[in-house]
Amino acid sequence: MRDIVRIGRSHLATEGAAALSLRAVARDLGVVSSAVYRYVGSRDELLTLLVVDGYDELGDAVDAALERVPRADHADRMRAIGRAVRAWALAEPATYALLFGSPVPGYSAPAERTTGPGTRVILRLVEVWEDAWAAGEITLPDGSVSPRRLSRDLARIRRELGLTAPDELVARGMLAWAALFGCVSFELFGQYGPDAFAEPKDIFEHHLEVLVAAVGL
Amino acid sequence: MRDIVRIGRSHLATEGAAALSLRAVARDLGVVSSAVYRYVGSRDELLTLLVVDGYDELGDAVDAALERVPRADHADRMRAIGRAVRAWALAEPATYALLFGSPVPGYSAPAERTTGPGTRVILRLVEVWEDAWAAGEITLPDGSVSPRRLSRDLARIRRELGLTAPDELVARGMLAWAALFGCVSFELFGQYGPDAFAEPKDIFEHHLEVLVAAVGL
DNA sequence: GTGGAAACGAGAGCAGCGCTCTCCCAACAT
DNA sequence: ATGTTGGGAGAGCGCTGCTCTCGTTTCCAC
Repeated sequence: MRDIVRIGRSHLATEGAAALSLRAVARDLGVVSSAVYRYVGSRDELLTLLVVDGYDELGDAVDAALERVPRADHADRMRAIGRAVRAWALAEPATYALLFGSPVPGYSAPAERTTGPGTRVILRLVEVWEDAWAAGEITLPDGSVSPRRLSRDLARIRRELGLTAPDELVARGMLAWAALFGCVSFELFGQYGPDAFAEPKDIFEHHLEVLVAAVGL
Repeated sequence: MRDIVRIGRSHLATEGAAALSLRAVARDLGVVSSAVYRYVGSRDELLTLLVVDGYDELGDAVDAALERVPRADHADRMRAIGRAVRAWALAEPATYALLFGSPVPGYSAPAERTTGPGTRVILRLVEVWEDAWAAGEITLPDGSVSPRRLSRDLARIRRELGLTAPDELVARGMLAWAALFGCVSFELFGQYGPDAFAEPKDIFEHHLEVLVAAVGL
């Protein structure tokens, strides 16, 4: 069982998500394909296991990075999260693609099993921003966001997460979040063009600074 | 031949990229599978055709949107591009996923056939920013970007595209570009969480404004 | 100890897939 | 009339996900 996930991960890393074959996993396990079905039920369920596994590993990577940054240095904490996401994505491109790339056709991860581990990164980010806001270190134009419909949605999100940060920060946080993953995806999937940057880390660091500033830090 | 691409597109829309089957296309075409191989050579080649097709359609959508905005209104031109990308992505989610999602395993689009149409959107964006810069409507902190290594890369990009805009604008433009697609991908692939927003267009508009400001417009 | 239940792997099999090969046939050129 | 070419048909190979049956092993209650 553990072995199935382990071998599945190695296949994911070497072959990619859609090429992940239950039969091949069984072969590597030295067992016939039907035996694997005792444990996983279907290829989609194996994918779900790998998705949860991936989210957890990414969450662990982010947590580990945060432990090395003083709690009061909010900007650096945000940078650490960004760098951890990028580093993990570069280390596990296939798993990253499974989590944040286009969904595998015909497969949609069951929300009840993936939303928990899947929200660890954004929750950490929200935590950083909320801390910074409480410490008075965020400078943003005040005034409520428009339209009111959006303001209502943001208020609900604030309430669900127990935040005191204002609408504008929540909204900009979501942008920073999406932008962060956009940058990582562009770099990883080669959208910048081949060899656009000798050292992609440089442009990422630049982008990270702009995003830190965009949330008022 | 044309029919193959047409049916391929409809399968892409209904079944998704990895479920795209040459045999199924042949069936819909009322022909045996081997007959299709006279025209496309392989499934990957069909994917390439669809990729080029998709880039072209997205490029057309962006161009059409730009035609309705006065050339001098640079901020609105940037907004129009963003909205056109989002609208097209929502209209053609499967094709968008094929172009900007995780790569289909074992398949990588041949650069020589996709880089041309694949760069239409970013070229349009660059055009807008360059125009705005030339018109003196961009306000950015001056000073060169660091490290020098990044500055060199950006200088090369500026030269290749014949730009007069400074490093900082080029770098921020790339961020805005990646962020735009990050936002669209997050919305399309449901990363925001289910039903986070009653009207996703609202948050997108907010993000778009932040990005317009981020490039100094 | 023994009998039954549960767990587990093997193997065959079905339908679908990408892709290749051979064959056949019609249209066209010489 | 003959040869060349283009294009579809069909069989076939090995792969896939998945299901079914069957035999074996293990373990637990009595």
